[in-house]
Amino acid sequence: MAYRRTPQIQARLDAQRAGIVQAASDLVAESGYAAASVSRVAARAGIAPGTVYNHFAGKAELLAEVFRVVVGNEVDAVRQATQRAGSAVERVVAVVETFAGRAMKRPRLAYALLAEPVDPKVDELRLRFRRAFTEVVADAIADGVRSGELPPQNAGVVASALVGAFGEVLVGPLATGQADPDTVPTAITFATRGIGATDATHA
Amino acid sequence: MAYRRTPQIQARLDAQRAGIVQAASDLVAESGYAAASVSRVAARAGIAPGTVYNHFAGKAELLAEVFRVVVGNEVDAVRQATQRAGSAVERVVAVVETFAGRAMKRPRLAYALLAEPVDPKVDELRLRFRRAFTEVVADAIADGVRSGELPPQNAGVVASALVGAFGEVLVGPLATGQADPDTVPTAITFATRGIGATDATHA
DNA sequence: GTCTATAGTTCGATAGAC
DNA sequence: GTCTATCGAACTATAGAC
Repeated sequence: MAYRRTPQIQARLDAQRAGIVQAASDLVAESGYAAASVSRVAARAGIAPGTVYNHFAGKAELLAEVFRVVVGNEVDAVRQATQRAGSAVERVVAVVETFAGRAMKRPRLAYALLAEPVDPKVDELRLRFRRAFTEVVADAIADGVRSGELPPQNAGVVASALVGAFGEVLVGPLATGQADPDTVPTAITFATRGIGATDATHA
Repeated sequence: MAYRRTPQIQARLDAQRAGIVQAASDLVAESGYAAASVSRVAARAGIAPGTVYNHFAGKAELLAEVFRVVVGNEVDAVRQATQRAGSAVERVVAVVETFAGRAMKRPRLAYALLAEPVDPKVDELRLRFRRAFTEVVADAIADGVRSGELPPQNAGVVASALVGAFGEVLVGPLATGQADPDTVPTAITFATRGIGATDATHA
């Protein structure tokens, strides 16, 4: 063996891999999955196209990794937002505001992650991460029911309804880039009413 | 010209094409898109695999056509259900019950159409047909607001929220085949409350 | 990482329609 | 007699197993 993978080499490879994912994320954030060709990703990462395949079995694997990393951060952000909030209603509102607020800051990226037709592997991840979001919301609903703040209801079903609603509400504005200014307030009112909160008005 | 496409031939070709779509639909309804290989579709339609390519440019085109035909029927069914109903609330309830009821009768098919990871071309159609469902619901909401039955709200945004909610609520049960018996009632209560109907109780 | 199996697609030959 | 639709085996690529 003339070559051993020393810690230094390993660190460089890890950094290279992270650079590839970052370059691909940036391209997706700018122009969607369609713009994230292997050659463009490689060019932005400062490497040769073939080097991408040292880290990923193919383009689909790379895009799946981008999805995992970016959406994983979104799930964390939403989870943390619910932990800062108090009542169940506040927690659900925090989910919408956090989710929508972050999406609107990088609309092209959000559209790509939420809806852009890409690859069955990414579809698979969409399903999985939707379940992760749903669990966060379901916890809030279940707590609210336990405390008596919300009427009795099937927390899992209602949580999936809310997650589906939030996602679908954002797809339109994100696709066109034209966000009706009362999209988020409407979603909040809808969600608040839907879970049976006693006061559904918003100044 | 020694050969012209006569009406008889054309009719036979049309029937053959329809037979291919039907065979593919049946396979998807039984075991999902994964079971709809070109050779199996051809076998069920009683033709050779190559003949499929006289009608469709490729497998993706065939699956897209299956989606168009089947989901087109679903949109029609939901639209007709809303036309039979009276008030806005009844129309929204009719959407859930029709949509969910038909889905539960052919759960494997419904899952395939709603969520099964397949091909970007089908993803594209999912987005398009979701907009069609949303328009039906938005009409009901807008009418309800106009008549004073519902509080003022952005009908388009609320309709997309409802469509997203209904779809997401069904994905779980359809994927597992285990439908929690109060899934649909929960969805109805959620939807009724969400649109601000005054009476959200259900016996 | 290699190998095998399977699935999508192509294409020359054949049969049948005009 | 010419043209077209169909067949089905061969090719190619991809994916899963070891």
